[in-house]
Amino acid sequence: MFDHSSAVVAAAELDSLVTARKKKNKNTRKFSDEQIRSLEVMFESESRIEPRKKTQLARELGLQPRQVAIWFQNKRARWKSKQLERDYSILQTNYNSLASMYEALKKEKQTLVAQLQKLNDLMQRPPEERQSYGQDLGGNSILGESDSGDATKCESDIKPSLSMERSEHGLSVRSDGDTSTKAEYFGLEDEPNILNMVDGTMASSEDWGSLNSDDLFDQSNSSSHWWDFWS
DNA sequence: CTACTCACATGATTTACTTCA
DNA sequence: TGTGAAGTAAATCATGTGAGT
Repeated sequence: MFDHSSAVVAAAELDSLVTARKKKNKNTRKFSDEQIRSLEVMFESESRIEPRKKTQLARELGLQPRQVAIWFQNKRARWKSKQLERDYSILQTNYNSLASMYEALKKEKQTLVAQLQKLNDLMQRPPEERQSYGQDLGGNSILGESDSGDATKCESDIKPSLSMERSEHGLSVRSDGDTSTKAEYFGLEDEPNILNMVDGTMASSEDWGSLNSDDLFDQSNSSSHWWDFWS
């Protein structure tokens, strides 16, 4: 059944293997500050040390070339994982920023849709009624007035402050907070289609596709240095 | 102050893979 | 085209060290 003697032998072999390995590692000593400094300086200039420089540096520091090679291997691996953490953090920050921008824009869009709906209603009325409606409003644009409820409490500072202009081409909406005119042409003959432009879907995927993914890493500190590792 | 545990840093090893002569 | 040496990345091990209890 169970062979005790061979089990004991196997355990002993394993034990001696472990002991041998421990002995090997027993010689491991932390490198001196000076050695580390020199290695770091070399690593700054090149993450992969040339064989010639490796031998030279090893001699200067009183180390085996093999130790220098191992130090560079470990350094590359650990630097890379740190860099991954940094990049993850940057991505997370950028994602959060984009998400809040998205929410703010969504709310702004909701406000604009509501305003557009009011304008449509207004345009459906006969001219006389339109005029009196305008007087009822005291000459103030209906645009810019806020809906009740929390929906208009944007976290960002985006405050729709718009005015309406009627021209022979149609209706345009201008943002006062911006010197440029963000005008949209609304064909009045096509009133039923007006809302199609803002039918509840956010930007199309193509719009988002115009985002440059490189920008997500555009944080000055992201040196090109580390990309070398991927090549 | 001492002993203990735990997390972390670091030097070294192993393994699988790639490159090049 | 097959082959062996050399180098590398990735995973892992072994040990030292400092902080907390």
